[in-house]
Formats: sequence, structure tokens, C-alpha cells
Amino acid sequence: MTATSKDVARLAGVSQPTVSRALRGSSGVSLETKRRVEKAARELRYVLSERGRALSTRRNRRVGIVISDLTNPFYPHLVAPLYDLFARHGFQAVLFTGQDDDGPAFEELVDGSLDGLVLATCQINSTLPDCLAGRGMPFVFLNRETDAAADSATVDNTYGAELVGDLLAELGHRSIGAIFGPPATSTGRDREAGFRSSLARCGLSLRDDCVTHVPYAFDRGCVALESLMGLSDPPTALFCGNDVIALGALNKAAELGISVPGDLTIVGFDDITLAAWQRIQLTTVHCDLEELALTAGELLLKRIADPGRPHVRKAQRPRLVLRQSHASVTPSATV
Amino acid sequence: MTATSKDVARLAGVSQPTVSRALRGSSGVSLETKRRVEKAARELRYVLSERGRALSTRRNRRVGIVISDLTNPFYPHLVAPLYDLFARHGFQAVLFTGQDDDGPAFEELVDGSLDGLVLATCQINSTLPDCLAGRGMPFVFLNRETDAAADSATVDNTYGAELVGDLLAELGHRSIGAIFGPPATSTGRDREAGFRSSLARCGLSLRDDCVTHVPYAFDRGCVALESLMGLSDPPTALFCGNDVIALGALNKAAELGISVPGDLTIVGFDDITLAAWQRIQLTTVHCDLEELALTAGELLLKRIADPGRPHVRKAQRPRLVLRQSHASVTPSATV
DNA sequence: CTGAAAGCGCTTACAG
DNA sequence: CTGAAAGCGCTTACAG
Repeated sequence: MTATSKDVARLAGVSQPTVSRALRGSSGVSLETKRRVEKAARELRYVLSERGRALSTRRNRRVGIVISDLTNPFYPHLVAPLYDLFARHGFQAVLFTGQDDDGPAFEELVDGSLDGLVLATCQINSTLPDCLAGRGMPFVFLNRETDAAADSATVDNTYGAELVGDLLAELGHRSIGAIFGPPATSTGRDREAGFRSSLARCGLSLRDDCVTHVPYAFDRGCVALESLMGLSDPPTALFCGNDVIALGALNKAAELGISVPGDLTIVGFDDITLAAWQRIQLTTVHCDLEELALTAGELLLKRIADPGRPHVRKAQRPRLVLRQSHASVTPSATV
Repeated sequence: MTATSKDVARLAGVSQPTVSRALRGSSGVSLETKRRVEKAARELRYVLSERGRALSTRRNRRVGIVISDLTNPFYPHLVAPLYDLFARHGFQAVLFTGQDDDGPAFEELVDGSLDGLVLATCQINSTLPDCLAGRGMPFVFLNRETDAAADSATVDNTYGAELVGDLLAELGHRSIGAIFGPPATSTGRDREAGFRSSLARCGLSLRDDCVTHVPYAFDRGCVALESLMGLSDPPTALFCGNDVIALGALNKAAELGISVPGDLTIVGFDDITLAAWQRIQLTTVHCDLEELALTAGELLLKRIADPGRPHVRKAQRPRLVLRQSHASVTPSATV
């Protein structure tokens, strides 16, 4: 149905390897042969078979991006710049998703069709990184990481969460809760640690009855907020493990008639574009997601080019962005 | 570095083709050989090379999904169910994005590494469908379509937009504008036609000075709303080409202090999950995006299995969902 | 400058 | 039941 280099060779009256050389513009092909081959290729609407090329060269020009949940509005911010970056470097990016956080079947990641991998949703205890390392498969951590020795591009989550703790203290809150992310993720773990240590430093503490851990999902933010605010003595401020959770909390609060920030301060983490919308105006910790993604992508490209180079871990310093979801504790609420 | 079937064969003491047969569980392999091969494979942590398999069988078990813009919150709703569906049928889904609406380079879609294609962001005048057809490449239109003969899964956009026109008429609006989507898309074209014909039937007309066309993007909705509402005599109701545009309009209205629906009715189209958020509550036309995606996916799978079958075009009937962004025209606004 | 040969890692008739 | 051979569509030494 579709023409191969052999067909082109026949039409151009040359051998198949010559077609290969001519079309790739490799030196040592006479101009006239090159022209003839190109003409024949055009006529047959020849397109190089990527699978043939990949098998022969053992390079795929293709990298995978592993992500647990596509509908999570956090990931597009990471994925889009990665696609562009890889495309600019002649690599095709392929998205892998799966049910659990470890994502797709291990097999399809190491079946020889990928030159490298970006791991964006690894759980701390995942065995994937070690398996990949054991097979000599280049990979890089993006946003989340594990203890495995590897390149990584992350945010200084501890620091970012400390900023939030400091803010809540400054605002005079003393009844503070949190909807943390999963402790099994580096982001969840570090943000919780940073938040707690900041409060402690300020002489405050988290109310044990106002702390919960949920997956990074809108719905879970909704549910968590409802149960925390159903307490007889609800908190006046809530730190959320990320913006997606915070968005769920924010919307559920609106549904329950809880005024934000009047009755309740809510602070997120990540600063996805939604957070800045006028109808949202979420106070949060700003991360430069594009820079994060590009850093990861570049680390992976370097690793693919030079598998032996030493690992590098890069952490971006986030900053607080103050919008409309935080306020000083009100007298009524402190009573 | 990584073991091939030849390595497994050597270790198991059989020929390479026997390894292939044993591991695929094809009949006619003695149980004892099978066991021996499986053991050797396990020991070597052998994983089948997808590129070798694909080259040999000429089937890739892989389909592409072509989408113009990943960060558009509309697409995840389509992409996620597609990934799942294809995975269940043993196909790997691969996302393709590009700058323009025609997306990625034609070459990578027909380089022989894909069994089929889902086209989700085709422009009406795109030559891609014909090129694909000319190469015998199976594909299906999802959401948007062109005149090209092909399978397609769409929504009845004309009908959906008529519902909106009817609603605005019923609410008593007489000063009506629209931020339509691109006329070069079937959705843009049909929604505009449906909206206009409904208004005409109700004896109303669109105000020419209050009509604009923009790409399906949040930012463009913002800008469009600002200019329309900057008119000396702004409209009291606005139909937006889709929810993403409507969301932009909604947020810009909030920024400008324009009350929705007090001063302005805004209606979208698609009903993406964001539209239902408490902080948004957008009145819109509901489409079952998951059903839409699954329909497209199934059509593609059938086409791959039987390239000769007649084309089928399926259109889903949408319905209005009334939330908080519409209201009867107020006396003050009609003056 | 160009062709013949070998090989990338598989599968699939074809023999036996 | 199993092996030897051929082939999928390329690229890359190797000759000439």
C-alpha cells in the first residue's frame, strides 16, 4: 500500500542503500543521484518508516512521559512544554498513563521503543526507578522524586510550605488545619514537613483533628473540606497539598456557604493557571511549571546523550503569591 | 544491555523462533519447552521488543490521537477515556500535538508506526483527511469533522446551539451577542448556524456589532468580552462558542465588575467539568464527552479491523443544562 | 560515488 | 513439536 525505500530504489534505478543515503543527505552521493532519488520519493509519496529506522539504528528518537492522571489540570502545564522541547530536539514525546500512580505496565516502558523516560508521578516506594536503572534505561524525575539515584527537577517543597506556615502565623491564625497530599509522594511528604516545621517555629501547631491526607484530586478536596468544616469547632485556615485539592475545597466551601476568606483561609500549592482566574483568586505557592518541565527535559536529553554523566538534582525555589483566599483571622472566628 | 529473544534461546537451549512461539503461548509448543523458555526469559528479564514485533507483523498496536492544544481543558475529557478504551483493546494510544490546528508534521502520522488515527481538532479545509485516505490510513473524526468521507463521532452542534437561542429568546433578551468559535471548524460553523437560525425563528436577530469569532481559548474569551462590553450599548446576553471561551468571558466579566447573570447572561457549550464548579456554575449545552470519545474510539477499532466497511457518522444529541449564568433580562438593562 | 552483504529483533510459512 | 530460512524496512561497515 505505502511505498518503501525499495520501491523508490526501483523507480530511481539505484540500490536501496543509496536511497537511504540520498534521502538522509549523507555526504558521498552524487548530486544527480540525489535529485533522481528525491524525485522518485516524491512521486511515490515515500515516507521513511520509523520502525525500520529505529530497529536498525537502535535509537528511537522517542521518549515517554509517565503521568498517572491526564484529567488532573496540573499535568498539562508540564506536558505541553515537554512536548515542544523534545520536538525541537528531534524527539517524539509519548504520554503514558495508567490506573495507579506507578502508571502503565512496566513492559511498555522498556520494550525497546523508548530512548528515555520522564517520571512525573512516582510514588516514594515505587520500584520502577530501580528497575529502569537496572536495565540502563535513561530517566529523570519531574516534580516528584524518590531516593533512587537519578536526575531530577523538582520544587523546594519544604521551603514553599514554610512560606505558607509563616503566612498563616502572620495572619494570626491559631486554629489551623491541613488537607495534605499523599504521604507516599515526595511532594506530599515534604510539603507536610515544611508546613509543620514552620508552624512549630512560630509557636503554633496543627490541630490533629483538622489534618487529613488525600490524593491530589478535586473531588477529594471537596470531601475533605466538608468533613473538616463539619467539626463543631472548625479551623480558620487550611493549607492544601496542592491547587487541585485547594480548588475542590474552595468550591465546596462556596457550596456550603462558607465565606473564603471571611470565614476560612485556604492556601494551595503550585499556582496552576486556574488559580489566577478572577472567579478563583487562590492564594498559593507559585512554581514555574514550565521551567520545571524544561529542566527535566534537558536533563533527560543530556542523560540520553551521555549515560555515564553524574546525576544532578535541581530544585526550584518557589514563592508565595497572595490573592483573595487568605485573610487575617476575624474576631468572631477566634472566639 | 537488554536481552533479546536470541539470548533467551541460547539460555534455554532452543532456537529463537521457538522462544517466540513459547512466549506468545502459540499452540504446538511442548509444555516442557514452554516452561524452560519462560524460566530463561524470567532470568534474563526479557521483554519483547515492540519495534521488532511491529516490523515483522506490520501491525503496531498503536493509534495516534491528534490534538492541537494540550492545555485546553476540553481535551483531557476526550483523551482519558480514549487511552483506556484503546488499552483495553491492546492498543497503545499516542498523543500528537502541534502548533497549528492541523497539528504535527504529516510525516510522523504516516511513518508506519501507527495503525490508526483519531482526529480531534481538524479544520474544515484541512488536507490531512484526504492525504490519510490516499494512503489507506484508518482514521476517525472526533468532535470536529470535515466533508471528507470518513467515520465520525460528533455532537449535533446545530441542535445544541438552537437550544441556546431558544433559551435566550424565552428569557426575553433582545440585545444579543456572540463570541463564536472559529468558522473554519465544524463546531464553530454549526453552532453559529444553529444559534442564528433559532434566533431568526424567534423573530430575533444577532446584533452585528456584538458578534465576534475567536479561537477556542480562555484568553480569547477574556479579550472578546472586554471589547463587546466596552460598547456604549452592550448586549444583555452572550452565546459563547464553547465553555473555554465562556470561562474566559465569565472571568473577565468578574474582573470588570459586570454581574453575571445580573447584567449579562453567558451561555457556553460542551459542559466540561469546570463548568459545574460552584465558583463557576456556567449555563451550557451538555455533551457526553466520554461517550463521544468512546464512540470515536470504537469506530476506529472497527475500521482498523475492517478497512473496507462503510463509513458511519454518529452525532450525539446534546441538552441544555441550566445553572447560574443566565437570567431573564432585567428592566434596567432593556432600557 | 555506489552496490552487495549483514544485521537490528521479531514472526511466519515451510520442512521434517 | 521444533528448526532453518526468509522477510519486515531500514542503516552501516565493507568493497570496489
